[in-house]
Amino acid sequence: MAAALDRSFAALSDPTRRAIVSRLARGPARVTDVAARFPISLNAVSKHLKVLERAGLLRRRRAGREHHLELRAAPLREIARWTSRYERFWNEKLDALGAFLEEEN
Amino acid sequence: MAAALDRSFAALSDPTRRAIVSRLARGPARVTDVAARFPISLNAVSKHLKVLERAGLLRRRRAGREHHLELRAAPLREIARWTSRYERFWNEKLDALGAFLEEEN
DNA sequence: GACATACTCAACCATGTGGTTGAATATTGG
DNA sequence: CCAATATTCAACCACATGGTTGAGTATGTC
Repeated sequence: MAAALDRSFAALSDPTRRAIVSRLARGPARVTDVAARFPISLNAVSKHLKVLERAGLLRRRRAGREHHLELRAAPLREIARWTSRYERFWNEKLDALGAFLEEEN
Repeated sequence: MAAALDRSFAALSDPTRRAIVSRLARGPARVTDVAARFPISLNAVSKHLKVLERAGLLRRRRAGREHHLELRAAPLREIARWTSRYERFWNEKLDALGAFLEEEN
């Protein structure tokens, strides 16, 4: 669905959120652990996490008062799939005939 | 530079802009040609084009009163490169394993 | 029970976004 | 020259975003 791509791309358009993804790739973490690396408030990080969660990029598992977060990379796969449709244009050789597979986004 | 990724991801977070990219993959077009496919005003399309241009996703070449637009896919390559860092997490079964392997900090 | 810890919710602010309409600027064609 | 065409610029609107501070809700610890 297109709206899912919308959310994924939007979630990753913020450097803090990409850094959070990078952090979670290293292993699960609590909200406070994630927040420790950034010079912004815990609340701001909490909001970023909500954006990532809504985009399906992380899963939250409550354990008592702690929230354990872990990376969910499936949306990244969808992004890679979308971008790969344009692989033939990556080497800027301007292949005007490379317009064969075109579907709706 | 991170700001370039910011702009690329943000540009692609809108379905109209992704559709414009899709259109330009078929070949160069003028602003009016692009706008013809969308139920929004020409002005709105013009703004979308500016966003894509600023993200480096299209190049504009003026020819008289017409602006010829062509796809510039290099930013897509950067996005693919960024997402590929998480390829190993794409298969959700490997999420836990990948996390375990990087449990170094 | 009392206090600290982990987190979210709510309100606010400044700025950005996606859309509109209306006007301005260039260029082309009769 | 004049009119149509191609496109941007400017102002506006509603809403989203990224940040803040302050309060609220659980949960753990003494």
